[in-house]
Amino acid sequence: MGRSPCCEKAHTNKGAWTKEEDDRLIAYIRAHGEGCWRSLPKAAGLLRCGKSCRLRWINYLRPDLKRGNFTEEEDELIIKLHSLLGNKWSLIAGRLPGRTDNEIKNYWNTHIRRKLLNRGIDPATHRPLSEAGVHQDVSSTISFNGVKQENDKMNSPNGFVETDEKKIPAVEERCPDLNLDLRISPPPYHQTQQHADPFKTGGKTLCLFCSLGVKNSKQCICSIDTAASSSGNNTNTAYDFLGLKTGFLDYRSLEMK
DNA sequence: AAGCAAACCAACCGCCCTGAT
DNA sequence: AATCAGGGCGGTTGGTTTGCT
Repeated sequence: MGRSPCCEKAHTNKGAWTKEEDDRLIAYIRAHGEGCWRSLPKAAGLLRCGKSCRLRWINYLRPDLKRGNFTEEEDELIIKLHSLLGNKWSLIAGRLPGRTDNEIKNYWNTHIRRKLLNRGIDPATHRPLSEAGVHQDVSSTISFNGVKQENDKMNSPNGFVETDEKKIPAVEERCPDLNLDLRISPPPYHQTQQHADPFKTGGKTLCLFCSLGVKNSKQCICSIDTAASSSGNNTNTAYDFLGLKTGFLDYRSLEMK
């Protein structure tokens, strides 16, 4: 059972957009807003696939787009975010106002990859190239890929790595060569009270807001998380700490130092 | 000036996720 | 629970531009 095509390909234009097509698309979206991409081409009088319209708008025509060269600050931010998120271009783009995922992806592949290679850093792992061949294990970078999470959990069930001396965040351990200013640390009292599970206090799991000491936050989901924990579904990792597993935290709201 | 290669980037493709029914 | 439509995403392609010989 195949999926119906998103449009009638036989009657759609492909390739570069003309000025007239751009104008039609802009005018239609200004009048009717974004959304319903499938029906948009017909309504706007465009012989284009709906997906093509969406892409053109998002990547090129949107008025809030920032055109022009990336700044050095943006470069470094992209590198940091990529080290954390991997090829999650849309997530990275969410941290760079006016930039699109496609733009960042292209920029990464054409500029930053080479920049890192010139620095002797493997762009895939963010480790020195000399180490890249040696440490090709799956935990060398942070990923939200499910398989990798499972490996991560096996290596560090609570998002921490056990050493002879102390417990330290697994994130830091895996990227010793990175100064990840983006990293968010839970308040110290967790580590003193609950070494076994730094995201619980007194057997209760805390959400990000509570763990940051934000009392009575509207966004507090401790009760939800607690229920999940009690059902044997407690997998509090550093990834969960960021709120991405439960989805309660919009990572776009994370503040960079 | 011509030819070629590398770099760049807009656009496409196919898959996945989510919400509605 | 199954199916479908719509939207979103990452990977890839291919046309254009730039730089070098």
